[in-house]
Amino acid sequence: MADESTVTALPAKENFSEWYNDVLWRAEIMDVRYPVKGLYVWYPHGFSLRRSTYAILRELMDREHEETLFPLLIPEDQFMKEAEHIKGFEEEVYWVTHGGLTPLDVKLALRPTSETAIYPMYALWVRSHADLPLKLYQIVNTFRYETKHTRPLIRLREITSFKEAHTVHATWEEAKEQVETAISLYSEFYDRICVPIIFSKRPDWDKFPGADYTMAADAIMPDGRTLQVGTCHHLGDNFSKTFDLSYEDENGERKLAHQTCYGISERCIAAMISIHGDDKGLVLPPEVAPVQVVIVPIIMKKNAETVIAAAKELEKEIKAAGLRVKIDARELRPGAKYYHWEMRGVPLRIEIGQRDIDGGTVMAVDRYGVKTAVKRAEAVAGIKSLLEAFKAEMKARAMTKAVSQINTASTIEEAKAAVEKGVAVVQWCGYKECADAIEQGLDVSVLGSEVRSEHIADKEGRCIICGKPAKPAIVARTY
RNA sequence: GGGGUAGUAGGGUAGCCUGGUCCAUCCUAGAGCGUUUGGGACGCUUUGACGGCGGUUCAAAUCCGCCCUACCCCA
Repeated sequence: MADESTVTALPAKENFSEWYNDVLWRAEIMDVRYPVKGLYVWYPHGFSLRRSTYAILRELMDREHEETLFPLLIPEDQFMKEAEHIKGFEEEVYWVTHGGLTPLDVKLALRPTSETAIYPMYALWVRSHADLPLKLYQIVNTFRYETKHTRPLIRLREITSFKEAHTVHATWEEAKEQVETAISLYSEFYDRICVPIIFSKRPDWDKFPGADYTMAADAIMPDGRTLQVGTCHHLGDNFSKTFDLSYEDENGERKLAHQTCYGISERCIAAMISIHGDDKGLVLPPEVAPVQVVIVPIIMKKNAETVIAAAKELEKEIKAAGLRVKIDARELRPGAKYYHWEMRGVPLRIEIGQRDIDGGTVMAVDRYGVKTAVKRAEAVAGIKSLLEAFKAEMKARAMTKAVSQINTASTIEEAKAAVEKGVAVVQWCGYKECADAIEQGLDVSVLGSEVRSEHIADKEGRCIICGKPAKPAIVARTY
């Protein structure tokens, strides 16, 4: 389908941009050749990765949310109700203006996000305090007319995998608690896919249009730029005012509800691919890898049947244990198969040949190249524990890398050096003038304050610009 | 937002300046046959492309215009 050249290597990961583009099609994640800018095609292999990754998200959300599905089209009058919100999106909305040849009386927006689709319905659904809290989520596509460079999985005109949750609460405090819950759910999600993230509170001018405040998760990419991979918004009663979303409390009084919304898109997969991948291709956490174990039979002409039979028997056992396993019995040299599956990020390869059959073992090789001989009789248990260990190793490597990319800076010069590697931690007073001064000429953004990271100490100091009392903020070049 | 460069088989390229020798080069991939197989095998046979529309010309991959797309640089 997208058979990678068997001779040419991937561009080295140091050339991150080239590496990223190449690995996406060679590992059969996305095909970028669809003839509309900013829209890309998921290969089945990529889609399978998406599906297992989103299965984790669903599992986490399902603990206390219900899944739902709202329409893609939003009538113009409804979309235009919330002033702040419109201002934030007006430049990037796609409009449906015709039904066939007939102009529509009311234009229809392709959702850039679903607040204005969902909240009018919420207003109908919520009548009393007994209906609260309401916590729903959906996984949908959204559209934004991006004008800057589009990139597969990172900057899209059609986001194909937007998991958005929308909650309604009685009080502002309860909504705040929900934002904290969202943060912990997302932290758990990124921990499961071994991607270190940093949560911080976005500056006021960067919050979601219509929100009281926004907490966002950033991952650090290999080139040191950060990718925003999740957002949690406290909407206060801003939208409930607009959409008349109110409830009757215990005393029979009508009160405005308070809301939150939080989302994650396929950028989570971009981060996972980018942070773990290496010069040979993808490295995937076992839990989400489309193929978790590949069996490569070492076939000689004379013993082909014996070896294939042994491989099939092993496959049956591994499959029965609930793992995604595949035999590669193609007419290729074994080495070619190793490269093939390494490109696709298979965590564990099992080699089985005459030597193994005779010795009652199989050879297991993980994606980092670590070889372990496993007794054939204990193959399944051995494989499971190797996959566990592999996941732990992935997490450890990603964490070590992330820590090396986070550096504290007490002067602008130090900040300049720090953002070359990744995130600079600086003291910032919270005022826009000082943020502007930090950003000026550095091609960086002040991502946020109230930083949540075990690697960033929450100690007060003096603003790096004005010297007033300040707290740590994170600064980086961004995607 | 401004500027630049480029679009040739599935992927990567030569040819373009100086129109004809191009029913288009090479590598890779795909198909077929045979020999191979513990880290990217080899031989033979074979399939497959000038981004789109228009113009100039006896003749266009090549020159001109517009459109679409991609990449790079600057703000």
